Amino acid sequence: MTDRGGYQQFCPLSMAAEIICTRWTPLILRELLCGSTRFSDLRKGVPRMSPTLLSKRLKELEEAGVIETRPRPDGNLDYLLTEMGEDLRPMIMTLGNWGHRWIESTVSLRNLDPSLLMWDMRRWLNTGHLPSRRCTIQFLYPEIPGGGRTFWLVVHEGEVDLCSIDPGFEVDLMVTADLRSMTAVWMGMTSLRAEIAAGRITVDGDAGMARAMGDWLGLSRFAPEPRRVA
Amino acid sequence: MTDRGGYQQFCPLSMAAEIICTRWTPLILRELLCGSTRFSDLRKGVPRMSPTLLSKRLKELEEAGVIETRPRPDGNLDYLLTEMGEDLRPMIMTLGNWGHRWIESTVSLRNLDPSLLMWDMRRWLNTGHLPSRRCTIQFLYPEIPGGGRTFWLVVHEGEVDLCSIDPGFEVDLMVTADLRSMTAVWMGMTSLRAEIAAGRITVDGDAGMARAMGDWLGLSRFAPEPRRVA
DNA sequence: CTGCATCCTCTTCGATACTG
DNA sequence: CAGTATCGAAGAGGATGCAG
Repeated sequence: MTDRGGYQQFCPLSMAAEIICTRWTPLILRELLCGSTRFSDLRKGVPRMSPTLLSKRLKELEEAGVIETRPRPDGNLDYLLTEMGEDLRPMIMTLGNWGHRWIESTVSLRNLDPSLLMWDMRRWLNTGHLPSRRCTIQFLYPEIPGGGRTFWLVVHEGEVDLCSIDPGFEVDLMVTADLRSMTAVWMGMTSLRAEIAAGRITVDGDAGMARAMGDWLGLSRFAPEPRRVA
Repeated sequence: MTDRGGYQQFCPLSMAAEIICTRWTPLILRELLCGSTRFSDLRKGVPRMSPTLLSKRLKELEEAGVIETRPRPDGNLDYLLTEMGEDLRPMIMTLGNWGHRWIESTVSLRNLDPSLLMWDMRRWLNTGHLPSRRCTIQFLYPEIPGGGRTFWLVVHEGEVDLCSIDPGFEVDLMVTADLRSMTAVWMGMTSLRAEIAAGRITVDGDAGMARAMGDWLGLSRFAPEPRRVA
């Protein structure tokens, strides 16, 4: 940050923007604030970012004091927010809530991505509203061609695993969904009930789990924000 | 934004970051939120940005619905925040306040710029604490070599003009300051009183105006935020 | 598998000059 | 004063390779 790259303004907004408002950085912060600490988990949240650039950004954030690294027992690194980094949560939420208020759903829903949706779903699943035994929920997006249309969420002792290849367990609940509808539900743009009624999402299997889907399916953290546009 | 440039995530944070977190954009928004509406005024707030890029960014913000343009009587354009754009104020303030809390003053104060400081000062001068007649305050930063070390703030009927060449009026008050000290005062990192006591800022001329300097000198909008670092 | 480094191509940015 | 055109330099993405 000698000359290029820096705005050369003493204003704190300028200094903050130099750290935070570079390409991909807000999304990396979102992942960290959502609890990801491993390089590979961070990558799942920003799948279109090259690992080289992710590595570079993490170093920059560490240099700025936003994160710190700690060796894990397995020999790899954990990337952890410092107090300075954790203090970015209100800013990230404010920006995301603004987006949710003002970005048209027709625009947001151009960027459908089942892996990303499932990864976020895994993160916020309310395991307390599922049976205490191990249970397996299969999601199928029939419109998606080839492999990659099927996902399994395996819940066991409060832990949730996302699989994109069949884990082999008996499936307790099978959700078949239009990807756009499932994403819209997740974003709070429509209701699960409405999409099921319209036949765009169907649920088969354990009746109790099916009935409680509105409870165990946590929505996006931005879904509660009231929208200002269609 | 077909493929490159976009994050391709439906998450509202991602959509918002595509619009807001591009190079220079937060600073342009700061200027707009502070009330600048003309191209030339916006440039004064981001003097190191090329006019080409400023023009491009303004078009992008208009396309996104954050600003709109309106023809002025003089034939040029006014750039005005829409409701969507005005709604970014909390986010920009949150980010700036974060910067003020966490960025070390030694880092911020590497980016001294007297023009920028004076431009911001002009913006927030409390004219109500100055005599109602026209008055002229001269600022001198002796350390700065060559021209560009002297500025005049001319206050007349509630309007403030910033001049970098002598407007020719009689000077009512003369402020001689170390640029770093004046900037630190402006940012709320130290007090005017302390810097005057230390001899790093001196004030000569109209005794009433000198005494009231703490009142008419509005500080940065971020100055009130309590700092977490030195 | 994790966490990069390297090489290459394409896009974006900055500096300067220029036009209505 | 309010922007636009041009061009070289830096940055970002993709593919590949590699050490632990």
